[in-house]
Amino acid sequence: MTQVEPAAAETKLGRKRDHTRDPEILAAALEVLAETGFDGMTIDMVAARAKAGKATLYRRWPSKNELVIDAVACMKQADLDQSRLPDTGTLRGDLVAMIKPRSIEDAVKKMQIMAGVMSMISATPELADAANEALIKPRAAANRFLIQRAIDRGEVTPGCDIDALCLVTPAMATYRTLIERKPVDRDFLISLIDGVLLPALGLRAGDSPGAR
Amino acid sequence: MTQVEPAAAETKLGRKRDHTRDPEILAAALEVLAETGFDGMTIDMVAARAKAGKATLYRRWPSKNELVIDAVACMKQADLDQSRLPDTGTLRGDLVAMIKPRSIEDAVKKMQIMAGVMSMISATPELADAANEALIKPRAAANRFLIQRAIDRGEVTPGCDIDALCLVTPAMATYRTLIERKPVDRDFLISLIDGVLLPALGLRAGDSPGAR
DNA sequence: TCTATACGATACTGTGGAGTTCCGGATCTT
DNA sequence: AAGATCCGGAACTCCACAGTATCGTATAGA
Repeated sequence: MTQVEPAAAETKLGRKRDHTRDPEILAAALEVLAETGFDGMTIDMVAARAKAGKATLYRRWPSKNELVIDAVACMKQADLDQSRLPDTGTLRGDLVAMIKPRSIEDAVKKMQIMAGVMSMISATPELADAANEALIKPRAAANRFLIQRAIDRGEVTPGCDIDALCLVTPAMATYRTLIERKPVDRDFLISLIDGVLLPALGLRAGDSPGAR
Repeated sequence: MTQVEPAAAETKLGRKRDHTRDPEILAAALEVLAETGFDGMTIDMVAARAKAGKATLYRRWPSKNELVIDAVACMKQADLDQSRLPDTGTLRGDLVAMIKPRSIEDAVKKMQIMAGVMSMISATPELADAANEALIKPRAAANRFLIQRAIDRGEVTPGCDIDALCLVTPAMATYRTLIERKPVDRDFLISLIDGVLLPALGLRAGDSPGAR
């Protein structure tokens, strides 16, 4: 259970013992998933990508479905740690500070995975939950935290619908990627912040100017 | 082109001539699509549902993909006619008036189809466009129209980000259906209107009270 | 060095479904 | 009435892929 224990050392050829190859296999599965989608993905692809034998996959997971569910669930990781969120003093500053190239890249890959997994989602509630937990909720939780802090410091008046508002960004980004097939870039995110989120919270984009 | 012209009369057994059976087949395809998704859907299912022969489908569409694209595209219909939108005098009144059981039902089916089509969407841009045009844009256009009218009548200050705001409802509803798997019911829509849309436009839910 | 174990590679099987072909019957045309 | 046309039904082919079984090899332990 503890990840520290060196249960299996690497060997000359890079192979490992026990089920230590699981991470590589799951990572390979996620890559293939993002590239080809669930239906286009074959077990052989995953095995080849992970430089593993197909039999090895079936020794560990009973079916393709289980493998995919596991792979998606394992994305949750230490994703967005609240203690590591920006703290600029203003809500807009915090929200904008969260837009980093690295963050956008991650989000794009997440959305590709979400797209690839969509077909299966309608028939597999477990997967829907796994995807939601791993791909969307972390970001929503971060938004919730930032908004709540803005309320606590008096920047935003309480009583707003946090539950709905913290989902605006993830939901709109999902829609933009999956259906509109447009990039979720910095400009788009800024326009969401300034055009939807902040106005809904009674704030304006510019700090002082009531311009326009 | 004109739908009035009785290009082919019904015969004893309910069969028709030419390609007049297309509508039934497309409708059957949409049903199966909503129920089983693109991957679960087989041509035989569609043929059986439409009481048609599989060969008949292939006489008309070269492949399963083309059939699905066509079916989705044909949903656009006279969906939300601007001249038939509610006009209650207030934006909130209009938005709430658009929530009708019939409308929700439609939206649910649309979302099921969207879910069923998702897997294919990532690999087929044409289908993404068709789905967007038929399932999302009509609603966004209605929202845009209502908001613009509110601006014109002075209820809402111009300069708001209409493009983003009119997509909030469809995007959030899509997310809620596809990933959260929760129902898009009246309460949810109202909370979106009062918790996101109207606040973002500088309006409050209550008509007069500046409470809180 | 010898044995046991886990793995990678590969060949194999089984099956579901896309797409094709054929036929018999019903309708329309003249 | 007799061809011509279209359709529904069903049988068929073909293939991709899930899942299995086998074998050679490399590692770990003794």
